[in-house]
Amino acid sequence: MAQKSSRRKRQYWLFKSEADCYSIAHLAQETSQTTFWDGVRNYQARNMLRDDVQVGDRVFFYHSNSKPLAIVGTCEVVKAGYPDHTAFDKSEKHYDEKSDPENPTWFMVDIQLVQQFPEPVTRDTLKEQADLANMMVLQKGSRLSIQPVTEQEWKAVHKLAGVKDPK
DNA sequence: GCCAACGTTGGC
DNA sequence: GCCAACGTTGGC
Repeated sequence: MAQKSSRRKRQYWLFKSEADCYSIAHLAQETSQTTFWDGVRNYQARNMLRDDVQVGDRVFFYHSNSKPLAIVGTCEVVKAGYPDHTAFDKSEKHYDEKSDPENPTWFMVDIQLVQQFPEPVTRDTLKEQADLANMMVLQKGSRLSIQPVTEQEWKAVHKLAGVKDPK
């Protein structure tokens, strides 16, 4: 029986972003190709950012509400949940007057670009895959901006993207 | 631009 | 604690 608690297995996520607002191209231009994922104002998503998303986890970057709807690449989580300071800044779009810096309501993580897919894996393509029928982002009315992804889904999407060895 | 789905708010 | 009204998300 191993004494040392085994390291938590890497988990997979999908983060949505409106491409007009912040696309993977924006991320690619950041210093160190790293950004903080701010502005999430939904409790379910907040809970995942605060409690579940860990350093080393992998993330699908999904473009929502823009064309083409697609998974456009992947990222690595480089900093786990910490308070989203934009909630305290009146000049910010996602300012929340009810959020208290002493007891923050909203959280964010930092992610770093791993790779942009050569071609986006479009929503239409995803929908054609029988083995992805249960993928959360494809469900009707799926509004969560932070979603868990299974390892099978992670691999299947890489295959569709023409990436042989997911990083 | 439309509208269904969903989360939040607030009156009771 | 219920639930109608409202605002937002996001695919189509």
